[in-house]
Amino acid sequence: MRYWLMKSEPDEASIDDLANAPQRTLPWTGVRNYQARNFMRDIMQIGDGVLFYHSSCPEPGIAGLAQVSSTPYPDPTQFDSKSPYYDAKSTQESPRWMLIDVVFKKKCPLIALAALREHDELAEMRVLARGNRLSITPVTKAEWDFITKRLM
DNA sequence: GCCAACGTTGGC
DNA sequence: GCCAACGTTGGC
Repeated sequence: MRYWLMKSEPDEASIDDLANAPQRTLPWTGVRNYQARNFMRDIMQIGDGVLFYHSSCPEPGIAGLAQVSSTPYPDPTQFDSKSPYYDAKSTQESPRWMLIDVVFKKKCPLIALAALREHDELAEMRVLARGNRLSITPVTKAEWDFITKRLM
């Protein structure tokens, strides 16, 4: 059982979109970074905890909790020539991009990025590291416990 | 809109 | 394999 922080632009998929999706589940489409893909393909498992983070928006921060709810499978958007995530170099036989599904757990009052930075307990969080751009980052159990028990 | 940071591309 | 150029991310 591991813990993760996953960034989503709320314009594309917000915590409310996840809560209102069929089965409260969405496929995590559009990741086009190998390190993030490898997390989904190789390490993430059903039941892993997810901090759902809103990025590139007026109020960036943690907006709720979710869980990994599928094993890895090919991201369908890579085969869709009309999708912004289309990848002409990927094939059905050997898909380049894999994803997992995420299921809604709960929404919380936004824990702003600035608020996260105020806590020494979270100083080592990957998402807070200078220059971090990775859209999926591992979260330690201590960080998870602090955020879910003390900040929610 | 700016810009720092980082990943990817492609010429050599 | 190096590395400069370029594109993207994402907070501010």
